[in-house]
Amino acid sequence: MGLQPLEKAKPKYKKGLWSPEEDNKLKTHIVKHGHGCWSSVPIKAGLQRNGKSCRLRWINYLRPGLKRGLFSKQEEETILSLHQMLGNKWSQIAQHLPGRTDNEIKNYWHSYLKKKVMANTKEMESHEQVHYATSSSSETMDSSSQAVQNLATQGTHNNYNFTNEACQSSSLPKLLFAEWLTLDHVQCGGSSANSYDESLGLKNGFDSQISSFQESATVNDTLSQGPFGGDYHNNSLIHNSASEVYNSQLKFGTTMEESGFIHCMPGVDFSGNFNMSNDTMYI
DNA sequence: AATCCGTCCAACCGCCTCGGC
DNA sequence: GGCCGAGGCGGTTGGACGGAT
Repeated sequence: MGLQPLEKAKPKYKKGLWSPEEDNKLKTHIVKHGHGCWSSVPIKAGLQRNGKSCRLRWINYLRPGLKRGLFSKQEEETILSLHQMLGNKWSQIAQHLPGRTDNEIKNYWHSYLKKKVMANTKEMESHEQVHYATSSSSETMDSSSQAVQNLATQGTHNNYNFTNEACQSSSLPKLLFAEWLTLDHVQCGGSSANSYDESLGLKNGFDSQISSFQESATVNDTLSQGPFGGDYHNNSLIHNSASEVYNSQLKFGTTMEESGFIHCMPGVDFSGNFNMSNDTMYI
């Protein structure tokens, strides 16, 4: 009975919802040191959680640049179209929706879009039955094909060429700063950035830090004049081709560099670490 | 006012892949 | 080549919440 001598003592991890204190600890730790090895994060941050839990919490909730709140019509259509192409590859779909997490998209699909698609399919089926009853034609496509075609048509209306550019963009390098600074955080003095927080009565520290970050003149100038100042506000991933967005991101990086913004923290790895202090975000 | 029920979403779980040893 | 740990992903669960009865 009891523990075998060689048996590893499994640490008792806390489960369930995260408290604001835990969020703060995790946030502070990652902001200061980056996440590095996730399994060591809870130890260093003084949390009773496992690394996976920390990672998930960061990715799905604490990470800067997350766009919260309702999905736009365009985002919805993007998900529908990509789901037709990729299936339940939520992480890949999420790559095409800046500021959205795979978990969020998955939840949205299961709670709303799936039903919508099924309803559409049923409607198609009933139409089809009527069609069969009134026509002897055997050229009617099956309902699922019809649904696919419908969605494809919707996709075309979005001027989004999924068959080429979306696929190509899946091989794009990971989003850099743009991944953090999605339109909500880029908008200058816009109300949408805080609408979610306000509507939910939330105002977590990080977002307020981000808000302060937005208010930084240098950044504001950079962002409002940069490639994200215009179309990106309206989800340029949909309006523009993926390659354009990719170029925008590169241009954005250049602009940031030109403005001296990046030079705030020379030598810091742009892809992984960042630091925030005194209401200013350094990369 | 109470409780029932459906929905939403944060978080967990298990599996897979990859890299280091 | 096998083992192990870490990271990533998709499926699922459970609790909070709001509307209906």
